[in-house]
Amino acid sequence: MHEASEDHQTEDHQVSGSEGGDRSDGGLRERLVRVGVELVNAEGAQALSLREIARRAGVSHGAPRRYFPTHLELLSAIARQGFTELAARVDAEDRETTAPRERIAALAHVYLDYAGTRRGMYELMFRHDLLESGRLGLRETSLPLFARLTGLVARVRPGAADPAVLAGALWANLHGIAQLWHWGSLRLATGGDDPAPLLAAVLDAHLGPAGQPS
Amino acid sequence: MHEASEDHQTEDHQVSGSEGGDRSDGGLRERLVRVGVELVNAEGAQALSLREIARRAGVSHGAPRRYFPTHLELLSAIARQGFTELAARVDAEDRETTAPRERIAALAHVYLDYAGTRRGMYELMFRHDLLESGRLGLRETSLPLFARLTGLVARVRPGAADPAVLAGALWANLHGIAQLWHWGSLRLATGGDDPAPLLAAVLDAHLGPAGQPS
DNA sequence: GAGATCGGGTAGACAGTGTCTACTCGACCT
DNA sequence: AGGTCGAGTAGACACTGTCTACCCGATCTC
Repeated sequence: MHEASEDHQTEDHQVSGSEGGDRSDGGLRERLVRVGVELVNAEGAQALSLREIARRAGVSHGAPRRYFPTHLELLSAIARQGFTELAARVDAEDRETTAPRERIAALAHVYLDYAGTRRGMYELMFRHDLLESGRLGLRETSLPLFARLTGLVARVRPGAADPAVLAGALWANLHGIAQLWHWGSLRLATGGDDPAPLLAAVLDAHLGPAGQPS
Repeated sequence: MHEASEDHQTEDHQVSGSEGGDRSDGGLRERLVRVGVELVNAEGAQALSLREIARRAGVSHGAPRRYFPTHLELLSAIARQGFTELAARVDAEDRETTAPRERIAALAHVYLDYAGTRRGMYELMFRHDLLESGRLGLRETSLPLFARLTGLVARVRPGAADPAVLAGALWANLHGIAQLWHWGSLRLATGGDDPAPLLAAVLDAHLGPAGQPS
């Protein structure tokens, strides 16, 4: 049984170096979240068991409880990283100089691209039991994104009574496409696995035909 | 409370009567599905553990395995009942005499109403791990519904290049609204919990403003 | 009619999970 | 030196899904 001699938590502990940088609370909390993000991206949302995360972080299964009193809170912290990354992708792609219609299209593309490339994370981010447990404040994380979308919609359709409703409808449509895509039901509509045709139809429907400014 | 004296599996076994009618496979299989449907409607999708279903059906936890080799297959059988009920509701509400636009609106209303009143079942029906395990053939269950929607869309927008894409976009939108509704994010868009305004906007967007035939 | 077969259900084991609790251990403070 | 306390360990508990051996009673066969 000497093969278990090196896989313990002996040597990856240079966090105690304290040589200037890490003024965080020691590191385990962030390490758990980081391991969780890697795990959900690599193996999917169902792989995010509390014990497995602890295992990969090199601590005992009871350790996470110090920082996350329940499994759901750890998952929420991981999902929050997902929202942060999505917001970063949107920020990186959104050019304020282009026309609102194009910005919405780009935003939608980023959104669907995120849902496609970060499948497990996307699934985790919108798990209703995470969003529902209100105190975790996960739902509010998507609020700035929604506000940006609402503003753009208001500029594209200035005569609309309630831009938030239109933006909500568009957002719901994006979600639905991602959903159909994820469970392979896109073939029913488009015959293929590419959400692009659906996305084009959706933008035309909600914002008017392409190339038409108002 | 002497009515609790009969909730065991002692006397409800007249299946052996064999007086003509029931040539089904004995009854436990259907009893499990029935108990599962009741359970998911009463307690939600997360309550559908294999052992709990067996417990409520009055059999040991190993019994379901005779009919459903895995938990997922039992869940699929339960979800199939959901699809059947949804199809029945649609059939009951869909009047072939009315205008296609109104039929689509009615269909969408039935759909969202189902998602609202049968929340747990709706969640179960579209669990991706159920739909993904292809051999169970659950995804195909929604195909006739989708075909009907496609036909109606083709009649409302006869000039469209691909009615299936439009129908897919509309279907995705319904899914998205149900999603937002379920996790309470409708307030972001409409300020309330009623999906009706979003639904109206969605129908206008995909089918053209109301009252406009084509 | 007696004996074998076998479908259908029981019961126990196993590994895995989330949560709770008692404990240990080392750093820090007085 | 002694006490405190944060941080992580380790074991228990009640669950879960799956697998396996068993058992019982009805049916079929000779």
